[in-house]
Amino acid sequence: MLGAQAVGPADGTAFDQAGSGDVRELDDDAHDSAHDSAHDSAGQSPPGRAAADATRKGRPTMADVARAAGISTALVSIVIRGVPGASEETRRRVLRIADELGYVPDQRAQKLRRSSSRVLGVVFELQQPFHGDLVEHLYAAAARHGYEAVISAVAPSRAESTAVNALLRERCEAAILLGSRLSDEELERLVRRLPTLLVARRSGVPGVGSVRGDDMVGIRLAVDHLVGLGHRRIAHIDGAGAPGSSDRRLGFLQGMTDHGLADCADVLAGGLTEEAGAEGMRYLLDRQVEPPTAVIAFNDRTATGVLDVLAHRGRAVPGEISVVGYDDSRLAKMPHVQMTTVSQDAAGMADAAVAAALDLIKGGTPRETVLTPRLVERATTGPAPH
Amino acid sequence: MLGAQAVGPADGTAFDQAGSGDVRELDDDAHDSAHDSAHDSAGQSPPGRAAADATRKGRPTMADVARAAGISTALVSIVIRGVPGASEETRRRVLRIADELGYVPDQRAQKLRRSSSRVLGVVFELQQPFHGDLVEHLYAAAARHGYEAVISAVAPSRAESTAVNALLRERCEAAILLGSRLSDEELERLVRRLPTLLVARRSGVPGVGSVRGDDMVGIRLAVDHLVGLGHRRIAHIDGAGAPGSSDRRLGFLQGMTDHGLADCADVLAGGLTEEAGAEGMRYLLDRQVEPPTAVIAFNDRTATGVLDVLAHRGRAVPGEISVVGYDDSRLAKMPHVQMTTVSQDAAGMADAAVAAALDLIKGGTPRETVLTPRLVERATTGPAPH
DNA sequence: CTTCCCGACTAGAACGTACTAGTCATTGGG
DNA sequence: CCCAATGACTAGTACGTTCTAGTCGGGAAG
Repeated sequence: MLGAQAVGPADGTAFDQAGSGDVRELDDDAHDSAHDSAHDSAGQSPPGRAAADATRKGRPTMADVARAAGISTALVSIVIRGVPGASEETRRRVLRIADELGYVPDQRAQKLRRSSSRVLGVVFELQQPFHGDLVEHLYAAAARHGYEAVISAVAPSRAESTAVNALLRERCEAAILLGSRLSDEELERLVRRLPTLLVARRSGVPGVGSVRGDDMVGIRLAVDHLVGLGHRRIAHIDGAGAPGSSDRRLGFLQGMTDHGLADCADVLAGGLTEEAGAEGMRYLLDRQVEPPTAVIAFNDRTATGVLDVLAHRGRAVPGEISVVGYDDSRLAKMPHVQMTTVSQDAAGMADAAVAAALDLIKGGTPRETVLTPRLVERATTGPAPH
Repeated sequence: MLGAQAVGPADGTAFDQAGSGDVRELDDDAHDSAHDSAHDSAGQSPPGRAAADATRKGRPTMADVARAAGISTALVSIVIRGVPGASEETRRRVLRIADELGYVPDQRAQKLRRSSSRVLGVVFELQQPFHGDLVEHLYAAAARHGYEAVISAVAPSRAESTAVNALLRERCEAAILLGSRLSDEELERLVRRLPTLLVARRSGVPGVGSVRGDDMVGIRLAVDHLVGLGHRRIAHIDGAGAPGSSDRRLGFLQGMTDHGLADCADVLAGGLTEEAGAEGMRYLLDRQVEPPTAVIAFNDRTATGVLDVLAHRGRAVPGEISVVGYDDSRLAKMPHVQMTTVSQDAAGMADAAVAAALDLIKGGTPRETVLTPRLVERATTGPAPH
């Protein structure tokens, strides 16, 4: 499905000797064997020392390779990049020498020189499984377009603005923010410096693009599914102030209303964590005269908390209560969980995000791409009881 | 506990105008006030256009600032870096102009120029909560030493060698690998190019440092704890081939033997995922004549799978079965889980890792730092039944 | 024998910053 | 009244690449 990037022409375990890893595919065999023999013959110092030596004062540069090969740096550059302009013989020789010397192209200099850095910045949240899925696909999607993804994490002790600043200094060509919580003013400041793309969040700021699932539709899929199973009393544990939560809340209420179930709809303040879901579910079980027969959680993490509480209370899922998550992240797919959830299609979203970002870089007008989510029926939903 | 980096001298919401954010601390007040006023007065074009303009052909450079201020780039450099050598008046003026122009120092050029890039590379696994914890603390620890952490993720579709290559090209000064699965040969190749530090894994390769918890001791803490609570039949669901798993397996068996319970010890092949734990627990419940009264899982994720199965089967925890995890990651701390676990102290480990990496960079001899883990008693362990 | 082209190669100028070694006033001590 | 010291500033080089505009030889076409 994604191929092409992870296992390169080499054997997949070797580290780059030279080149960007995706350009050359010429002569890795000769190259590798040359390396091994060189390895033995070059060793006049024990491995411990060798390591220290290589690291001591700067790593070998193109000039070192050129000198060793008795040619110009320009020619070395040609060989390393794998572009035409060098004879087959020279090419082989340079590659061998580069390997012997342990030369690795300096990305800082490459990026500085190349007009475009070919780098996309990605800001994500460290502990959100769905973000993990997205990041993984973003790496692949970027690589497919010849771009590199550099990631910068947000965590309780690392503010989003800190993460963004790191990317800004990195001189990436665009920023892709996953589920960003930046204010409109902050986004305005940012987009003035860098093409900016929001993922899984609606953009209120002109100039800022957005790729997101249709949250209203997504929640309605869940509502329709549950109503179709005979459920009437359905609760929604929402995402508090998180991006997308108001859409989902609205979609839920509208969906219920359209089914004539406005009175049976219940919305609880939740959050993005397991604990928020657990708290919400506990409240529903303990404080309500008649608990709902189905719960739609803001996301899979929240739903996991809901499921935990139900399991501990001995409530059968889906026998007594059905549960629907959102995102179709790793959590929902786990074999012992099998959560019914609304899929945001991480791979498709990543593709769309990279495409949109590249369009922004090329000067395209910022657009809002809305993907249609899809319901994934698994084992946590079933017919309403009695 | 970590301070100093997340909430900087600025208001925490603004993006960097200039400076590396951690070197200067001289005149941030003047800087900021100048900044605000500049912000209002500079707007002669609408935000939409401004964005396009700023991005069109390269961002402003030091030379642009220098030209606008009628001074040399060298002086601008002095001001931006906050080093002595410019008058207070010039300093203020340059800072204001830099802000107006939206100047952000180019990290590529900075790193290229500075002999040391002041960057630590970190390779982590996207979907491991404990890695998430470590990364968060590594950011902070690196910042405390004036270093920047750049992270590169490993995922099912992104091999560890790919992640490492990305860092190699980034020219970081050292690589910190979390729970690496690289083979000894691969590590040997790597350490020849870059000081390398393993976290949460024993290093078998000379030249490669390591910071890890004492896994034998950690598991014995768990065993002692459970035996002290009267448990005799204890199972260990291990980490299959994961780093540390053989130590933990050994520690478990040795601990049980020392308590004269060698016959009651049971080791199951597990893994690092919830599913591995669930499968192991299901096996213990279904296939064994007398299931154990306590389970020690390889890590918190594995333990989570165990707990899920127990909850679904209606087995009381810790009433019937006690469960111990490992890592004290986010999963163990969740209020509705309250898992008893062996803490690896992510913060301490991150500190030690950064310190060790910096030592390696300075040419120190690679060492193995072993931290003593600590048992965190929470709600998933209790006295053995009857 | 020219002329032209083509492949293999090179010189040298960027890229944006940091930093060394200055210059040029001004001050202050002798 | 000169010399050294100080503060504010600048020229110019280096960092390791990429890339433009070549040079140089030699074979094919005229």
